[in-house]
Amino acid sequence: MRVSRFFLATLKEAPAEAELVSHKLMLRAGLIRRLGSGLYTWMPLGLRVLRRVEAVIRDEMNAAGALEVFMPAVQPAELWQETGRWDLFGPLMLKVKDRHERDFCVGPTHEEVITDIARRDIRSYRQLPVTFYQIQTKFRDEIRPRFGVMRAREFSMKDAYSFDADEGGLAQSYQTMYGAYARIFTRLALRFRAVAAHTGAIGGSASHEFQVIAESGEDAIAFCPSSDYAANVELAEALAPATPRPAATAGMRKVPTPGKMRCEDVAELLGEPLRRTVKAIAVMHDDALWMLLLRGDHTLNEVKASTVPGLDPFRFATDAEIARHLGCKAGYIGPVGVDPAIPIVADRSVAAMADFICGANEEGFHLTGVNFGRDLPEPQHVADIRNVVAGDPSPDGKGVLELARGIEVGHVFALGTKYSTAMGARYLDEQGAPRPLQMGCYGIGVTRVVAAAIEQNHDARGIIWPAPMAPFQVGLVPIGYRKSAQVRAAADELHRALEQAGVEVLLDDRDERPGVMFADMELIGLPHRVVVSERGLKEGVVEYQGRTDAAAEKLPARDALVLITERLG
RNA sequence: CGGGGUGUGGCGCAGCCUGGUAGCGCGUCUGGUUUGGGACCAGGAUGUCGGAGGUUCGAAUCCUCUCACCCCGACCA
Repeated sequence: MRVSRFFLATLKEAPAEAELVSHKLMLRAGLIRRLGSGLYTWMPLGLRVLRRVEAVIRDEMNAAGALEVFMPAVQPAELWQETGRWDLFGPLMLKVKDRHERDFCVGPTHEEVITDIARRDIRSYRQLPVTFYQIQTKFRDEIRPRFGVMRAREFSMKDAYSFDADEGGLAQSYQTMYGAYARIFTRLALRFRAVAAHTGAIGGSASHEFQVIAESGEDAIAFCPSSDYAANVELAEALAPATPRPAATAGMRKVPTPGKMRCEDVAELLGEPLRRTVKAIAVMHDDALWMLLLRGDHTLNEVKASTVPGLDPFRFATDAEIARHLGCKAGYIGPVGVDPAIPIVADRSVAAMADFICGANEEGFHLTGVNFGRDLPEPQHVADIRNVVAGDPSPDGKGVLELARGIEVGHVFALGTKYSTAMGARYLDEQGAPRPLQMGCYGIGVTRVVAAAIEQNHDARGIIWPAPMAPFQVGLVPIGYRKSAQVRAAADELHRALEQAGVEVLLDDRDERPGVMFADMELIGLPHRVVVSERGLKEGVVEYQGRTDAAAEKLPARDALVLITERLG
C-alpha cells in the first residue's frame, strides 16, 4: 500500500475532547473519528487493526469448536419481554418503533435471540453441546460514554453462547471458552489477568472477567502474586482478622471533635492511627435505616453490602433521613446508644476491634475506648462489606493480595438455565424427557481491545502495536522518493517484493521531509521501519529499525527482503 | 439524572470581564528555495463566532431560552 493512495489522517494535536492516552492516539493516528457522543467511525487505518483483532478471535473461536452466526442488530420487543429484560434493561437499551408502531431495540446483547434460535432448532441431546458466536455491533445507551472507543455507546462485540445438556457439560464449555480467551489475549500480546467476577445484570453462577492491566483501567482487581487467586475487588473476599478481638483496656470517654467529620480528621486530632476509628455509614432499605460499620481506613464495597440478608437493595441515607432517625449530623453518627430497631452491620474487621473511636451521635463529639458487649451490644450482623486493600491476606490462604487496575476486555458467564427456562428452550434427553438447556455466554469487547492495547503499548511518539494487531507490519520510508530515481526504484522494488512475500507494507511515497514521515510512522505505531536513501544505497544498504529499537541497523540492500522478513518474526 | 465546564475556519487556542464589525499557531492550496527528525520565503482560501430570541445606533462580547460536547458520580464488553 502506498500512502498516496491510502488515507492517512494523522493529527499533530489531539482534539480537546480526548482525555485518555489511547483516545488521543487513536484520534491523532487517524484510526477513528467521532460522529456523536459514544459514536465513532473506524477510518481505513483503524479498521485494519479491528479486522486483525477479529481475525485472531475468529481463529480461536473456530479452533474451540464454536460456530459463527450473524444475528440481527435490531430485535423485537416480545423476545425481551419474555425474559423480563425489556423493562429491566431500562434506558440502557435503545428502543425504537417501526412504521407499524411495533417496539424494537437495537440489541445491547443477544441472549434472547440466540435462545430463541435454540428453542426452535435444538430438540435433542444428540445436538449438544453446541456453541455459537458472532461479531456484532451492539448498542448500549450508556449513561456517560467516555474515553472514546473504550466506553462507546455503539461498539463491536464478539459474543458467544454455549448450550449443554447438563451442568457438567456447561462447566466444560465454560472451560473451553475460558481457555480460548486466554489464548486470544495472549496472541494479541496483551498483559492481562482473568479474575473472578460478579455476574451483574446478565445473571448466572460462575463468571470471570479478562482484565487488561492498565493504570487507566476502570476496574480495580485484586490478585495474589504467590498463587493464582485473582478477583475483581467488587468480589474479592476480605477474610476476618486472624487474631480474635483483644480485651477492653480503656473506658469509654466522650471527647470534643468540633468540625471533624471524617475519620481521617478525627484520628489526626486525637493522635490515633486511622485504623482505630470506626466509620458508620447510614443506608436506607425501603423506609428502614441501617447502619454499616467499617474501620476508618477501609471503604464500603456496595456489591458485598447488598448481599447482607434483608439489605438488598439499599441506597445511601440523605442528611434529612440521618437527622430524623439518629437526631444527628452525618459525620458524628455511631453505633453506641442507637435505637435497637436500627440494624447494625459490622464489617468483619470492625467486629474484631476493641477500644475503638466512633461518632457519639452528637454533633461535635466522638467516643473513644468503645467496646462491643460493654458499651453497646454485639452487632446483629457481622459480614464482609469492605473493599480489600493491598496487603490483606489472600482468601486462598496462600499469601497477601496486591491491587491493580484493569480494563475489562472479556467476560465469561455460566448462565445455567435462566434464559432457557424463561423462554422455554428445552431438549429431549436420552429418556425422552424435556430438560432446559444449560447456557453460557461469553463476550469480548472487540473495539475496546484496540483501545486497551494502545493503553498498554505506547510511548511519547505514538502507538506501539503488538505485531498481530498492527495495521501494517512494515513502514517503508524512502528519502527523496520524488527526486531520486535510484531511491524510487529501490523503494518500489522492495515494496513490490515485500507485498509479494505477503508482508503488509506501507510505502510513504509522499513528497514529505523525512521528519514528517518518521513521525507519522511512529505515531501510527508500525512495528518495523525500513529507510531507503541515496546515502544508504551508495553504501549498498537500507536501514532497518524496530519500533522500540534504540537505533537503526544497516542491512545489505541486495539481501534486504530476506533480512527484513527474518526480523518480522 | 445530579454536580462542574466548554462551544470562535479542518485541529489547538486568543478575543468576551470593559460591545465598535474577528485574530494567532498548526494544517491546507499556489509558486519558489529546501530535503536524514514535524523546513523557509512569498501569496491565497477557509468563520451565518453552536442555535433562537432579546437589549442596543451597533453583539463573538450583555440578558433569556435552547442544543451539542467534555469532565466527576451510579452502568458495562
